[in-house]
Amino acid sequence: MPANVKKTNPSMQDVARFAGVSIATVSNVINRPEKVSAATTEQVRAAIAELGFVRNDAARSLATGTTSSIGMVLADLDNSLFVDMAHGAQQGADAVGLRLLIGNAACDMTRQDDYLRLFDEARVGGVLLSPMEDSLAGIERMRSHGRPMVLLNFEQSGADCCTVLVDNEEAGYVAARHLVETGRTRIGFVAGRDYYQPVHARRLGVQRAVRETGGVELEEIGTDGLGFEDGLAVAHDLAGRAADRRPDGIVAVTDEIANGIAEGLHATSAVQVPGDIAVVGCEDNRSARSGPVALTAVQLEGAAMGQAAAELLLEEMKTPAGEHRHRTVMIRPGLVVRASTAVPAPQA
Amino acid sequence: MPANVKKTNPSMQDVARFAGVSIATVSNVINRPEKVSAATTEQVRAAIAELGFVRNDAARSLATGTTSSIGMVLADLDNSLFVDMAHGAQQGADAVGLRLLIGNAACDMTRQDDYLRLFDEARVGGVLLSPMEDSLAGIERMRSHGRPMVLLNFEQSGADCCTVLVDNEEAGYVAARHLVETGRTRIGFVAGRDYYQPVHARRLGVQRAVRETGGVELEEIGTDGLGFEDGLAVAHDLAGRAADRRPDGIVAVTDEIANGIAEGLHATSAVQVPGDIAVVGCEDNRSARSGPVALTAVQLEGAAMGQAAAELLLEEMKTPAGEHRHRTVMIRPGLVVRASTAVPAPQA
DNA sequence: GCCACTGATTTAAGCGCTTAAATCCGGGAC
DNA sequence: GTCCCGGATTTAAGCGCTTAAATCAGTGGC
Repeated sequence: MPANVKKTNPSMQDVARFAGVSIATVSNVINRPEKVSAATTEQVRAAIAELGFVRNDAARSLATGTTSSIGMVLADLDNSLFVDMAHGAQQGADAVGLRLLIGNAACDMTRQDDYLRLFDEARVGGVLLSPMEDSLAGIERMRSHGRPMVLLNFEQSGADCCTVLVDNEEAGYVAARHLVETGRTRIGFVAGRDYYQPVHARRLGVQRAVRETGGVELEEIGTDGLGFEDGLAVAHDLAGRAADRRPDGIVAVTDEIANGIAEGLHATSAVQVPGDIAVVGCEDNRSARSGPVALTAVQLEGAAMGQAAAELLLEEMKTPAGEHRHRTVMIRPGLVVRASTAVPAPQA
Repeated sequence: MPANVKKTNPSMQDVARFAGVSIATVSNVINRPEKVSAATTEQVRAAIAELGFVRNDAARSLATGTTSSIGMVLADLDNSLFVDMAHGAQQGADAVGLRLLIGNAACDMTRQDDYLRLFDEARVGGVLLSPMEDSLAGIERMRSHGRPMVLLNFEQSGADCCTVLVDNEEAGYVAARHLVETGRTRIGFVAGRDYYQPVHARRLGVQRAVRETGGVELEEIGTDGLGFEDGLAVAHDLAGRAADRRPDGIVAVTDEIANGIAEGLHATSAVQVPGDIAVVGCEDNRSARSGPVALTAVQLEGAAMGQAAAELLLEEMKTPAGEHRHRTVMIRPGLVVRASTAVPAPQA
């Protein structure tokens, strides 16, 4: 219908005029229909449809001082963990009729900051942030403006916010425990440097699992980084050892490392996964490079984190300022068992 | 500094009072600093910092009738193609200083509609939409409100919008061509039903490639659906045939099917991939189930699509209403060669 | 000393919506 | 016939910002 295209966005005023009522009545039809007689409602509805009226949200939120949306700034949408968080948050928001707006920082600190500022200026009801390293400045800015905010997956020291974390100590524990329970007795923990927070926690968890169990040894195998290449290097080392001098089960601190190890061992074909060595990863990241063997991994439960975060945020949003007590929620990781830790078949 | 938390969001009025100037001067300091003397600017800046003032975007956009953001509604963030599109769009938006807000429909039509409505009410500058089947109603609503909009990856018949599509005919052609060039002579095209738009186009492309080449046969192998299971079924069929009665190269219309075929053949181990049969997928979807062999696949170039879409949108946004001519941009797919189409080694 | 002129600042009129308070109007109740 | 009442509708006062137009100094020219 290109013939009767509306030139300009009609306002409530236009609708009111068209329907022969006052602007307040139009507003009432939209917001409190029970206050308006049936006949009038009908007329106004017709006018709205006829004119193609769309309520101007800027004016609305200016007048009411509220918004119906919350913002979420994600560190990296390429990483499926964050996509899962978005899902969870969306679910949480949906439940109370809030709309979730997503900004993807794409690992760019400037962009993270831009989005925070945008949401701040847009006066969203609150913000969910999966911060990148050292986001304190941006966080404090939001806080000082009194905007509710929840941090996801990162413990920003000094930040005065509710936080949702995955229990990384538990993640390490679960991974190691799984190996022990499937009969492995020489556990290897492959870990990058400790100064990346979660690595440290996972190490602790693995140690605890080993300590709790009799007759199991633990070897810690260091790497330079946390990537696929580092896993390959470890595989190379392992393949060169005598059979009785290498672990029979490995907890890799990331999926990338785990895949690197599996790939490296697969290539030499001297050592079988899971026959000779079982491998567990620690992130269950869909986007992790897919290896030659389906990887058993600890699930970081992104959706659960997102949902918990949304709930914390809503809680803070509806608590009168000043009365809110920040909380930290720990999400317990799960375990997804796949081929890389299958119990060796008898005849193998 | 919990001691001097600001109770309420300070307004420009507050800043003006604090700095001892008029509200217009504050506005000028923010928007046209060149109009204000250095000394005044300094005072106002100080007041802004001291009070923690944040410009209220609702008021601003109400007063100016403009926004600095565009919206993007994605069918499914779990699918990496859409994530790529988001990246591309973001890049396009960044280039002109617009902010990109993302809504994830998560395959839910209602949610897609909610987001469209939200963006409409928020008066965003324009909307990018990767529509789900039959989104005509929502699209028309936006269009009739005069909101610029670009469709991605789906040709909605009857929609009066710019559109960015991947050239699916070309995708089929590229895939088949690759097989032929690596020496395969009996091509199989594994395809679900034709009524899913891209399937049809890809079929045409494969046919063209075969037609263009002498000495190559084409066999079309139908499936019920487009998933992993369907691929498994095809593998089963193939494995049961005599060696000279089966294709030596397969174009699967989706990655899922391709992975199913590879997995199924791998399991029987009677037929080798790529030794006996090379397999090409058609989406290069990172989230596709990872198979036993790294899959050669046609790249749908999500990022390029996103960027092209953003550019079309910006073009429409700055063209005076009525003068805009809609365009459709076809993105040419690329090819990512991996193990599943490696040329058989001589000794194998 | 008066004036036109320039640059800095202020005034004031909205932008489109919400909402408390005021107004209207048609029935009973008396 | 007069009052009062309650539901329906309208009036009017903002919400916080932008911006064109008006005001207000100083300056230098004469």
